[in-house]
Amino acid sequence: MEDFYQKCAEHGLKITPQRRIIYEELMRAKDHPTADAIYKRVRRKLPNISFDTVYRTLHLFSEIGIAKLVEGYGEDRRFEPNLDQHHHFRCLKCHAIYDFHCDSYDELPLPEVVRKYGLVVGKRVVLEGICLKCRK
Amino acid sequence: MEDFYQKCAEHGLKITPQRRIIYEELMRAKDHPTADAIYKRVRRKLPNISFDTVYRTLHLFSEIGIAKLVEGYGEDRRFEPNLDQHHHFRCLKCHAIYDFHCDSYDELPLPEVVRKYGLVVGKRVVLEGICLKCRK
DNA sequence: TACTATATAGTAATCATTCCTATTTGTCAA
DNA sequence: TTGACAAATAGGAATGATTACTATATAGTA
Repeated sequence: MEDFYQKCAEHGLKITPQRRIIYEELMRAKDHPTADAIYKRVRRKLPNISFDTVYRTLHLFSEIGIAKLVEGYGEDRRFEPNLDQHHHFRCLKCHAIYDFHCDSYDELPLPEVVRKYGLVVGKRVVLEGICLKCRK
Repeated sequence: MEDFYQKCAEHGLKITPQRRIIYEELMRAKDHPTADAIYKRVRRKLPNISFDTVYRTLHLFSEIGIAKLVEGYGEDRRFEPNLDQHHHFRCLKCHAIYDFHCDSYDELPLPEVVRKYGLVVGKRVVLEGICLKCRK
């Protein structure tokens, strides 16, 4: 919650109940939710909130660096609150995403060849497969 | 082109001019094109082709394994013809994607922890940053 | 407390994606 | 080679996520 107040101040953003509650709800989430999923959860506390506010606010959060947009294959956009360096296992069948940590992945050296493309600011290993539930 | 005929046969799919030309156009592409981009290129040869056919066909190709859907952040879906093991550098500004090869990335061992999530069938390192063009 | 720029609610517009149906075509067997 | 049929296509319509718009409300500040 400190991050939230600090980043908002940094970017000159007002603290509104909507933003506070959307932030809380995203932080609580463990399922890489879509804007619509967060909207449904937030409405329990703010029944009059509009979808547009939730949608804009999540994207705003990802712009100021208190949330992240998760890579996907063109399904609905998903967000995650986890800003730590971590990696993803994605189920090709049910589209579930599981976070995992792996020190050796974190420390991967950048190959020489990427220098000619640009400056790297982020790195993630994405493993794809079939999750245990879907294997049955 | 051999792959195309073989995979179609394997899956009981008919060879149509549309499919052949969409396949050729995708193979030629070096820019991870969207369905719409391929549609525009294919129309030069088949002016009456419908967008739906291009769209469906590209997804079909990715299902039978002669094309791949590229991971993204919710922009339009993009396809690539490159089936070799490779990795991506993505520009956060202009959304360009560059392929690169890296043996040490290819050989990354799977961490013990992913066993509890499922069976891994694919692996990719995604580097994000700002490409040279956008740095100016 | 009053002011002002910012944010929100509610709704409308946009655009990629998907679905539907009549027609056409590739494939295979006679 | 021809005929029959399942599969594929064109064209357009429906869907659904995303984005834009505007009048009203509110947070932050003097």
